[in-house]
Parts: sequence; C-alpha cells; structure tokens
Amino acid sequence: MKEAQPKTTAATVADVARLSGVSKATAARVLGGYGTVSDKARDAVMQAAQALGYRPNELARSMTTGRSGTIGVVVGDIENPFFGSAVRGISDVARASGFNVVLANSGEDVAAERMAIETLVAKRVDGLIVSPAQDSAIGHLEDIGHAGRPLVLLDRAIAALAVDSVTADDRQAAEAVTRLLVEHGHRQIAYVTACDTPTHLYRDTRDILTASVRERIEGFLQVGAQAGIADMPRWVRLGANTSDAARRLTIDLLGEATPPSAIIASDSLIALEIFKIAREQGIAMPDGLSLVTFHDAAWTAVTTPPVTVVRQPVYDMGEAAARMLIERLNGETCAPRRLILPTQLVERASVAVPGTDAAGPRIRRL
Amino acid sequence: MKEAQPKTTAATVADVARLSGVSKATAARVLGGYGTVSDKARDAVMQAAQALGYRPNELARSMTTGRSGTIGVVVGDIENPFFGSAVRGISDVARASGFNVVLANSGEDVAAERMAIETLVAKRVDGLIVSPAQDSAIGHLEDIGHAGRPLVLLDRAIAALAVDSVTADDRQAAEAVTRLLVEHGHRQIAYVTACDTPTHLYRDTRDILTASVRERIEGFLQVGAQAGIADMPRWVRLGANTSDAARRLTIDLLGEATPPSAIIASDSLIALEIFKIAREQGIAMPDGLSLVTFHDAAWTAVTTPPVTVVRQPVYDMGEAAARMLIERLNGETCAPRRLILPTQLVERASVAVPGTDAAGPRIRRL
DNA sequence: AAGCGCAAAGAGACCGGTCTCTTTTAGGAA
DNA sequence: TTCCTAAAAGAGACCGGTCTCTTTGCGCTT
Repeated sequence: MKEAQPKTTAATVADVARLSGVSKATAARVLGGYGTVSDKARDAVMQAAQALGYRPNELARSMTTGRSGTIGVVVGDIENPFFGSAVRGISDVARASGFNVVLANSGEDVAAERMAIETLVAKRVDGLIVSPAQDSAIGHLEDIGHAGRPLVLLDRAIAALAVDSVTADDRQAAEAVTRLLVEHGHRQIAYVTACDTPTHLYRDTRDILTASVRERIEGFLQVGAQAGIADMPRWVRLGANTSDAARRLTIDLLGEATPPSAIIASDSLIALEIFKIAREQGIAMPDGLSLVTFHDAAWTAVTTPPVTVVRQPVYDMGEAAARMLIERLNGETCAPRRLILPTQLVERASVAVPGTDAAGPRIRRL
Repeated sequence: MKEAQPKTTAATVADVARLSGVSKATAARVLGGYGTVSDKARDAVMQAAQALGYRPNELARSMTTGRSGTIGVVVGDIENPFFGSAVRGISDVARASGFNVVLANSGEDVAAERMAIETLVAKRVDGLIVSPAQDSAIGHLEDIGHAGRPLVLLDRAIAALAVDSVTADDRQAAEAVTRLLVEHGHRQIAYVTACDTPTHLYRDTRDILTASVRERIEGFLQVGAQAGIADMPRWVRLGANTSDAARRLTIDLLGEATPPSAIIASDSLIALEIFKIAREQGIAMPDGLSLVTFHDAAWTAVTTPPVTVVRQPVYDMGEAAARMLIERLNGETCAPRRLILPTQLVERASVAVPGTDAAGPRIRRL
C-alpha cells in the first residue's frame, strides 16, 4: 500500500507540477482548463493530480480572477414560504448558469441587512439579490454599486435606486382585492401587515417603509375612498411580524366596537393566524368574516372554506431576478429595468356578502 | 469637491498604508484588528481607510487564515417548509456565532449533491451540514472528512459514516403512528413517501436509500405485522417526489380494489395533495379516510378536519446541527455524536374508526 | 551612563491559484 | 539546410491579505 499521501495539507498545483515533472504554469493550465498544453503533458498532470487527490482551491482562483461564481441573496425570512419559493427560483437559475448561492436572513431588520450585505460584498460575491426591508435607508444598497457589483431588488422596488428590480403588481392587486370586497358589500375592511413603524400606528403611507406594502396600502385606501368609505386609514393594522403579534393584533381587531367584516392579509402567515382565530372564536367563514390574502400558499386551497388569494408568481420572480443579475454579470449595461409581473386574483370561497349565509353573488374580477 | 477616489479599483491595505504613511504591516494590524499598534498609528490608518473607502477582501483573508467563516448547507429542497425551518435554525445559530451560510439545493439527487459538496469544499467552507439524499453512495461525504472539514448530517443519519448527526426519532414516531391507526381499527394502512427506488416499487427496506424513511417504514411494517395485518409491504408507496407524482400515486391508490382506510404521509407536501384529492373526490375525512402526516406544517392545524401529525422539532434540529458543527470548528474532537430528538404525536381530528361517522374512541398514544 | 525589556513598527515571505512575458521546441515553406 | 511561425513550456510577478522575524525606540532599573 503506497497510499502515503502527505494528508497533512491539501495538494496544490505546485505539488502536482513537481510530481508530474512539468512547470507550475503548465500544471495550472491543465488543472485550470485554459491555455494550450500538449496531450502528453496533460496526461502526466492529470495522473499526478489523481494520485495526489488534488482539489482546486476556489478561493485562490477567485482572488486572481476577481470572480467568485457566487451570488448573494438577502431575504427577510426563509421560513416564509414566499421567500422559500423565490429562493428556489433563484437557485435553480443560478445553478444552471454555474453560480452558487450564499443566503442571508435579515429578519426584516435593516441593521442585520446592512451587515449581511457588507459581509457578502467582502466575500466578493459577483452580484446580489436583495429584498430590502425598508426603502428609506439605502446607503448600504448604494455601496453595492460602488463596490462594482450589480444588484437586483426582489419583490420591493426602490424609486430612488437606479437598479434592476422584479416585483409583482402589488398596487393593482390590492385595488382588485379591495374592489372585490367592496362589490360584495363590505364597508369595514381591515388590512393587516407584518410591516411596522416606530409607533406601530398607521398615519400616512409615507410611514410605510416597505415598498410593496406601501403600494398595496395605497391601492387599498384609494379604492376604499372611491367607494365612499369614510376613514379608511383606521383599518390599516401594522406590526403582525410574528405569529404571536399577528394573533394579538387580530384578536384586538375583532374585539373592537365595529369589527371588520373582511380582512386582507398581507402574507399567508398572517392569514393562517386569522384563520386559526376565527375558528377558535367560532366565527363562521365566510359569513361572519371574509378573508383574502396575498400569496397563494399551498394550504390556502385546502381549508374550509378555501381562501381567496392574490397569486403572485413568486418562483418566477426569483427566476427573473437571477436571470437579470446574471445578464449584468455577463456584461449587460442597459438602463435599469423595473420588471413588474402581473398577479392573479384567485377567487375561492372565503369571500361572501357580509352577514349572509350564501357565498353571495359570484363576481368575477381581475 | 476632492472626492477623486480612484474608483477604478478597490482600496487595499497597501493603499491605506501609503496614504497614512505607515508600513503595510501596521496598516494590516489596524484593519485586521490583531497585534499591537499605537493610538497615533491607529488613528492615522483609520482615517485613511475612511477616506479611501477601504473594504476588507474577505477572500484574501480566508486564503491566508484557512478559515472562511462560512458553513455550507446542502438540503433536498428549500421550498419544502421542513427544510425551510431547519435552514432557519441553522442560519440563526450561524449568525450568532459569526458564520455565514452557503446554501445548495440537491433536489434529492445524488449527482447534484456530489457536485454541490465538491464546490463547497473547493470554496473552502469551514464545515458542512448535509441532508444526504441516499445513504448508499457515501464517497463524496467521506471526501469532506478527507478535506479536513467537519460534517454534520441533518435529518438522516448514516450508520457507515462516523460523523455527528441530528435526527428525529423516526422509527419510534412511525411505530406510534401506526399503532394509533391500528388501535382505531384500521387494517388497510398505506404509507406514501417521496423517496424512490429505480423500479418505483417497494420490495425490501434495503431498497430504501433515505435513512429516515427507511426507519419509518421499518417501524410501520413491524407494528402492522405485530397487529397481524397480512402483506404489509404492499401498502408502501414510493416516488411521490413532486406534487404531480403524489397526485397520480394517491389517485391510483384510492382507486384500487381494496383502497386504504388510512394513509400515512411521509411529509406535509404529500399530505396536502392527499387532502386535495379527498376533497375533490368527495371523500369525507376522517370517516372515509384517515390521514396522518410527518411534519407539523403550519397549515395542518387549520384544515377541516385538522390533521393529526408527527411533530418533529425541525427548527431545533437545524439549531443543534449548527451548534455541533461549530463546536467541531472550535476544536471539539470527541467521538461522533448521534443526536436523536424525540417527536410528538399531535392528535387532531383526521383519524377516526374506519367507516363510522364519529371520530371514534379518543385513544391517547405517544 | 550603561543595560535591559518590551511595545511598536517595518520588511518581506507566504497562501494557491492566474496570467503575462520570455524562451524553447517542432513543423512547414523556400 | 536555413528561416519563419506557431505551439508548448517555463519563469516569475501578482492578487490582497496574514504573519513571522527583525529592527527600532522608549522607559526603567541599578
């Protein structure tokens, strides 16, 4: 048994070169797959590499080439199936193009997001895909550009930032949802979101720092106002960013003097909590309470009643973001593209005319 | 405006040293936070770094130190909420200890898994956490050890591999679930899993290459046999690895001459499909069909009826895996630890005595 | 005043690749 | 046979940090 390979330290090109009796440069050419080498030399090098169990050091490679073959992704919460799908879309495209994905969780916290981005840039990822927690503090996002790395915003565009973005048509979707409820006769419609302000209170759409949510609330308010509903802003509820918070908030909401007859949930995690509470409190759905949620999570089709949802093309959004980023990495220099993908209102059975037993007139809307 | 910073290329320690009038070594000491430096020098260097917008190159740093501050994670499918939670657990612990997470998807394909691991090792991650798709081909897993990186197996242990692992007590859980069903009077109990063999047919537990699933099936078969149910193996169904496949398989299963009166789903994605089909076909649950699933996915509490599940401490498993890995990185050299976390049978209302209207006798089991 | 010890700073090798530039070798044309 | 050209191989700088080893400078002892 002559397996006596030094094991103390991994084999390098220099080691392989020495064993195969060629120069370091030639060995590097073979192992790195560039330049021209004779068949004879190639064979010798390959054999030596095999014998030594040579594994390239991608770190060293990246340092000289300046490319790491890695894209950084910063999302709010991977546990949220919304981001789960998006990340899957990203990583499928990435892999197909030979890129790796480094994932970081921001927990929707700007400070954490800033740190994550700093680390990723320091690690020399080739580019980044970020779902920015807020669109007010954008210094750290601009830094990405300064560092010469392309950035693609996912799910949340930022007007002040001239970079590629992929979002769903949140505004339009919110309008459609609100209109659907209004047309069913609802006048007390609440909008519940994980998004928050320092005061936990809603006063102005300018206080909402998450772009997608702001758009939705604007659409919600506008359609409500158009329908002649007074004091729409009072129906906006912020801070449902954990299941506990969502719970407490919903219970308070339903216990108010004039509770809502319909709730719009800003994500499927919130919708789930609302669903649970309605069930616990014996509120019949949709008669006692109508519910619509953003994000067509898998479970929404399977409840009783199944939930009417805004279907966002989440996986596709991830794919598109990755594709745009990789185009930039391949030298694309066109003006920033703001891709807005259409959504789909999937009517199931969680919306009814308030206070009736029947599911009410089936009104088709897109 | 004297912002004329060269912008062509990022500032390096050498640049900072030059501007601040100290040696490269001193500048490096300040910027790298090691060695001893005078306050005067420190100030000068910091100021220069500020002026030049210096950002450390983590790549170069990793190359000399040999540590990248990164842990690699390879899972079957991030879109599966099971892995979503686990990854969240991993990344929370990682971040708290100053590590980054590089995520790779294997799609439960060994070849993809091998490639992912190879890349991660080449990128010099400090250690890996892997959910191995199969426990037959383990060469690429052994290579991780050869490369001097610790490995922790997540959710699926491999007897032949002497490394740390974190799993749920799958065997025990499967036994409890099967016993629950048997005690309710079920004799036709099917087990549906995403796991597959080349023939798509189940013949022997040795054909099952995913450790956790094998354990479960063994427990399932044993309890069934003990209860005197003949030909248990015929109830094992493989290959429900996409929602389409799960669908087709379930439809076939329910259409057989003697359909099952109860189904055990190996993961929540499969359970969801089964639920959908039952609803479509007008099969009342639990009277017409009992259902139990592994993984306490959020939605299982909210359906009608809510689903009886095996609660696995998924987030905790991720946390534990990360913790064990980091211990190894900090020099822990004890014998491989095989951590098996207990599960919990959460009885809800999807299990009943077959063919009755009532939910049957409520039998407590753990 | 000489000697000692330690903090602070500098010089330069090193990590493991890539890549430019130079030198050697081989093959074909004149 | 000589010359020219292109392919193949080699030498060594370089990427941007870390780190060892050496030198310098200062305060303190005796």
